[in-house]
Amino acid sequence: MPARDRREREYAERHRLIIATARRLAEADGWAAVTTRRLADTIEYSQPVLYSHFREGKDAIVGAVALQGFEELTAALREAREATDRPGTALHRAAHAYIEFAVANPALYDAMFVLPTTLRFAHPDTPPALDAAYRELALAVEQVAGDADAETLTEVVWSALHGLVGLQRSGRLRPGHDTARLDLLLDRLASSGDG
Amino acid sequence: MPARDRREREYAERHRLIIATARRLAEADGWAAVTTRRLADTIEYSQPVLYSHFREGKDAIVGAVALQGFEELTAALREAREATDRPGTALHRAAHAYIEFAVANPALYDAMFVLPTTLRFAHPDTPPALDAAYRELALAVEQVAGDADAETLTEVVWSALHGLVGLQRSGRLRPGHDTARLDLLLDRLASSGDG
DNA sequence: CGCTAGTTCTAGCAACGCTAGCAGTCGTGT
DNA sequence: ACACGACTGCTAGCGTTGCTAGAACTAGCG
Repeated sequence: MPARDRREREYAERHRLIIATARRLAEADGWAAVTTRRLADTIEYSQPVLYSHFREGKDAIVGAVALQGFEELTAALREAREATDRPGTALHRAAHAYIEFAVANPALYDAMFVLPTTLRFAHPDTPPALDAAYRELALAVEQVAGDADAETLTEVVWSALHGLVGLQRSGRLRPGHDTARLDLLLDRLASSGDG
Repeated sequence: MPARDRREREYAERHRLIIATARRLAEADGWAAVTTRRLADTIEYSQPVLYSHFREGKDAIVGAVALQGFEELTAALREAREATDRPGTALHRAAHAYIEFAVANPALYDAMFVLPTTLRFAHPDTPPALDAAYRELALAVEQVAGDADAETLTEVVWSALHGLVGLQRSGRLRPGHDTARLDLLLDRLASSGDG
């Protein structure tokens, strides 16, 4: 059935187009400017087409973009890990990679962590990409866990990085001190003694 | 002019009523359920009245609620500081007070840190309440700064707490480990050596 | 008592997410 | 080869959103 194959290809292609366009519009003008009408216009289809791809509506589109974000974040963290030469610098590299990712893709980061999406965490049908990024970070954290629980520390590190990104981006922290904050954070989080 | 005095009193009273009602509705059903129509209905006035009080519209109302939140957060942190008996526990108490405040007032916290408001940070007309909360936290952080820059460390602590709140509330962290995470965070942030 | 100034309401706009139902197209069975 | 049936994408419209213009009403003053 070559005809159906072609249609399926076209459908999949349009699916990617919707996600890519939503992301591009969001990155250009913010998520508030990504309306279903504008998105439909940009891909040169009518609004209802979006709902044939994403039955749950706009939130599902945001979720699809977020999923892409988790995959890219995972890749960025993995790259940072593989580029680690000296032992003990893994967390440092991972943390910088995380912050750089968030700064370079603000709308993508919003889709992943701020906006309401249909993505479910800690759920049977949780996409693996969501856990993958976490596990990459965990690999870097393990090296500095000491006698602390590695999983708890990973969550702490993740939270701290997430908080830095959030406050930094909303202008609630002094500009120009980004690396100073990150380095201080890492210095303290990597130390297991009380000295 | 007793008539004008009365009118001014009534205006101020209604101003407070709008803010209190917006906050109550948000805390009950979330900010998405706080529409200008519902808010106007609840205070038993028409929609345009809201705009005579908040010319900049709904975001300004959210901002007014957020301002109240900063005042209350400042009070909570001050209370925690004044209740500190043993030296060295100030940060611990402050951090717990911060988290408890965020958990107890989720909608208020959203108004302060998540939702778009008309509040300006690091601006000439920044309301003092925004800095006050920060300074209260700084007082607790100072004690554990060691040779690190106290201001940078305060921002780091604030970010970490904010990140914990954010990820925790969106269900991205394991439930039931809240205090374990906070204690581990504080343990590490309060240690200035590299042990 | 009538004028004026200020206040509040009714009514409506544009834009939002979303959907019902109609055309048009394409593949299939006879 | 042709008519049927399923499917795809569109037009049009619903209910709701934040916000506003202009009418209607109220209250104070001469």
